[in-house]
Order: sequence, then structure tokens, then C-alpha cells
Amino acid sequence: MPVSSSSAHSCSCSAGARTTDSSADQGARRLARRHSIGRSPGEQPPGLRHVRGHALGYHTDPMAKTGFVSSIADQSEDFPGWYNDVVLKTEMASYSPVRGCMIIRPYGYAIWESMRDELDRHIKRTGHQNVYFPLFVPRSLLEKEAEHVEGFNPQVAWVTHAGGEELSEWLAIRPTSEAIIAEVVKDWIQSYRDLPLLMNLWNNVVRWELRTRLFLRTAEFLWQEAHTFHATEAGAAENVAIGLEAYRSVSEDWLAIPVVRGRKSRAETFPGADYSHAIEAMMRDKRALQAGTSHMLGQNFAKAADIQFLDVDNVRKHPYGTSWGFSTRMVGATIMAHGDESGLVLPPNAAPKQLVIVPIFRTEEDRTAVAAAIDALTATLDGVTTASGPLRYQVDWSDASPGFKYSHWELRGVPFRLEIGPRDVASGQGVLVRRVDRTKEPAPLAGLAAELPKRLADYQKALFQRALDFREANTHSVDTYDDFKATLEADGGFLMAPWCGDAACEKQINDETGATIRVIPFDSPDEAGKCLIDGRPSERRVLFAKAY
RNA sequence: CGGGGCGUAGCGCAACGGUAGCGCACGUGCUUUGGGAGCACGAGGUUGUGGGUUCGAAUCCCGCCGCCCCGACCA
Repeated sequence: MPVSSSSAHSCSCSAGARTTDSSADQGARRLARRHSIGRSPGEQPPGLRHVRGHALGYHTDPMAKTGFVSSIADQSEDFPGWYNDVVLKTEMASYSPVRGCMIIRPYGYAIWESMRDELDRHIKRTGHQNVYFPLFVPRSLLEKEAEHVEGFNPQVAWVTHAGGEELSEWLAIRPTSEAIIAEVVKDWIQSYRDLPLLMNLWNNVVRWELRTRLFLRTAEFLWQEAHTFHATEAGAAENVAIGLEAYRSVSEDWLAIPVVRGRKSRAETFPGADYSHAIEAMMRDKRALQAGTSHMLGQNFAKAADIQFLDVDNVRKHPYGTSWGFSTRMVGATIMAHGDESGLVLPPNAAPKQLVIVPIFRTEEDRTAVAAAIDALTATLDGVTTASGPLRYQVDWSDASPGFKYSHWELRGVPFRLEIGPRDVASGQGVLVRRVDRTKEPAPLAGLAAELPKRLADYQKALFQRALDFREANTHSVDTYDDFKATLEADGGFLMAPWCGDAACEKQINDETGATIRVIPFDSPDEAGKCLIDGRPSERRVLFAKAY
């Protein structure tokens, strides 16, 4: 039986309320135990062997200086270390026995599912249909589009043997699906009446990486790739914008991450595309992260695969293509855009748990009274609908101490915590604590259910605003290369600077400073200037930053 | 692919020629619970792998494998 005899209060959703340490085997055992008493008695926990566990190790520094979580690296001192600690200790993901690949654990996967589902709604609302294409791309197909091959070659993983024999033609494990899709749809597209063809794939892709950073850079990752074909370039251009808008909305409205929309420079354009649009976000270390890209493929792949359709004017033409992608990297963006010294700070829309209730009691009598108050409360919470669906809450009845639970859930970024103890029961209140600023206030239990949707919506807005303020405070306009270098060195952040459009100037800046052109923003005003490097005229400022 | 580091219990480490131990985590029990509780007992290891040296190897030597970090490329 469970550690807590009244486990009926416990939600069956988490891998365990008091998981702080975490070896996989232990996690699995805990899961097994919970499952044995939960809703699905027969269900076995997933096999999570070989996963590296990481002890929380809070005893190494029992008296933390400021925060309550002393076990993660200091965010301002060591951002990469902080990021790694957060991902591992929140049990979002772990390293795997496979080089360069990660295991996405339940808490991380839940966050991915949230953004995935929201993006899927956008994709379907705009008329795209989900499809599936093979994991393998025959070498001959991948090599049809010249720029495409050249761009992806270094990152492609090949299957050379199967069935005990060497294959007559190598198979690429898809780094992306343009090539195989173009080959297939040429049979589907005969007439302008077959266009536009609007498809989307949810799948995994492999791009061989030598450096691994959980969620940000792994050899295999999950994503969505939309592929569309249009009779006209204008139709395709419109779709490029539709994709980018879906990404903007998911980033800003769902994940509370403000983004800058713009066009990529030629050097940063997708291999095989005429142009690429992207959204860029600022992380809390002031570096940029690309949050989604949308490509105009023009007729490049259509010509390579010889896709033709008969237009209204009875002339055979190549259709125009687009493709756009959004990956699990955005889970990393969510961590890095909002997290603080105590761990994750999640936007309510994407948070696996929006509210955690922590019971506090000393005696059995108190426990009974607190349980009764919580039962009465949760009866009202079960009907609550938030901007992201039914309220997601959990009562933490595990037998860890209250202080332990506070730290545990703060590390995991749960937006609200409600503490209910004997004193609160007597007054019909609880103590409601906001994760983002840790403000505490008494909250009457009777009215809480009605208030929560607004409180969550306000929290969501506040997170977005905080991120936007941060970005604006760290965006600098510079006009000379000396100023550029000095500002980048001193403050980092986004640098808005004039650029003539020449790839050589772009490269020089990248080589000398490490900064790249993230985008040529759509929303910046036209502004005559002189290129940082060669002084030639520039029509508007472009966004430079060090990027992930 | 170049440079560096590391493989000992789930995690972090110690033992550095005489056959493996500590902390955390884990299990049981009792006492606890308003910011990471305490005590007691307990379970857990062919020391990454293959070979060599030696009376004896986690330890010394060689090969292999794996992982991490730093550089060039990417969502």
C-alpha cells in the first residue's frame, strides 16, 4: 500500500510527488508502486533502465544563500550548467545509452505535448492535413537537389547494411523530408486543381551532431515539418507566412516567449530554399534562439524531382513549394526564456501542472481536517476550465515534508502552490504562492475555483511581459563596428546594426565576434545607414546576436 | 574530425599492488511535517571490456568500447 494511506487524494499523473533524486530504477519502482494503487492497476511502468540518475544533493549546501534550491548551478554564473541541472533534476530528460541521443521523460514530454497539440490545432485550422512519410530516404533522392545535398551531407546518417547484406543503395535516415516528398507527390499533382497541396508531418529526424545539449542539440529530435505545393509563387509566399504566424502564436501566446520575425540572410537560409523566414527569441543569458523557420522552396525541389502540373492556361508548370519546422528545441527555449535561480518557471498554458496543493498537518486529527478541506476544494476545481483546457492540478499527499514539496514543485516551475494547514482550515483559507515572484497571499478556498482561470491568464501575460521587457532592455542599436564589438562584449543581447547585405561582411563579423545575423526583421523601420564593415549603404538595421 | 577529461553500488566520490568503502538516494520501523526532518536496522558490486605483468590487479602495462567538456557545422 502507498506511503500515505489517503492516497485517493493523489492525482495519478505524476511520476511521483517526492521524486527528487533520481535514478531510473528507483523512479520505475516508484511508478510501479503508484500504478499498483492508481487508476490502471495492471499497467507496468515503462522500462527506464540505463537512464542516468542524478541525486539532488541538496545536503552539499544545506544553508543556501538566497533561494531554497541550492542544488542547481547559479544561473547568472554558469548558465549552461544551470540549464543542464534543471533539465536533469526536473526529470524532463536524461542522457541515453545512445551517443548524442536523449530520453525525454514524462515531465519534459508533457511540455512538448502541450506545444505540439497547440501547434497542431493551428496547422489544421489553416487547412493542412497530417500525413506520414518513411524514415529512410534513398540516396539518389536525397542527392537530386544540389544545394540540399551539399547543405545536409555532413549531418546525414546512412544505413548501409540490412538483412545481413550490404544495400545496393544506401538509405539516409531522414534529416528532413523535402526530397522524398517531392518524389512522391509528383504523381499526386497533375492539374492546378490538385493544388494547393497542404501537408504536415509529425516525426523524428536525425542530424548527426558531435556535441549534445539536451533538447537544444541532439542527433535525433522530434519535430513537425509542413510541406506544401502551390500553383503560384504568391500562393507559396502566403503559406510561408501562415507557417511563421503559427510559430509566432505558439511561442508568444502559448509559451509566453516574445519573438522577432524576419528573413534569414543568405548564409543562414535553408539549403535548397529561395529564402527562409524565422522567429528569434532571447534567452535569459541574452543569447538568441531560433524558435521556428519557414522556407520558400520556390521551384527547386519541383524541378529536381520533375513535378509538373497543367495550369488553367493549358501550360505545364512546376509548382512552388514551402516547408516549415518547429522542434523539441522549443522545450529548451521555454526553459531558458523563463527559468530562474530556483529552476523552471512555466507558462500556465504549457505547464503540466498549473496548481499544486500541499497539505500541512501535525496530528492525525489535523490531517483529517485538512483532507476534508482539500476534498471540498478539489470538488470545485474539477469543473474549472482554463485557457489551455481543464485545470491541471495535483494534491501532493506524499510523505515528504512541506518544505521539501515547496522546493520540489518550484524547481518544476508549477505556476501556483496552495498550502493548506490546520490554521487555514479554521479560517477557510489557504496560502497561495506564485512561482514567478514567490509572492504569498491568503486565498479563501470557497472562491478559488472561480478565480483560478483569471489568475492563470494574468500569470501567463505577466510572464510574456517580463520576457518582453527583458528583451527590450537587452536590445541595443549600434552604428559602428567598434561600438558593436564593445556592446557585444560588455552586455551581449540583441544588436540592431546596419549591414550592406554582402555575405563577406556578414562572415567577417561572425568570424571576429561570434555573432550572426539572426534575422532581417520585418517590423523594423526603414532607416538609411552605413554597413558596419565596409560603410556601404544599408536600408534597415538587422538583428545580430550570439545564438544557440 | 582536432584537443582535453572520465569510466568503481542508482548518483557523487574514496581506496592506487594484498581481493572494495563513504555520503546521498533506496527499503522497513518509530518519531516527525507552516521552506529541502531525525534515529535505528537493511538491501544493493563478476570495479566498462579484452589481453598482459605478478604468488596476488579496481590499482601497473597495451588494445578496444563508451560517455562528458572545449573547438568547426546545425532545428
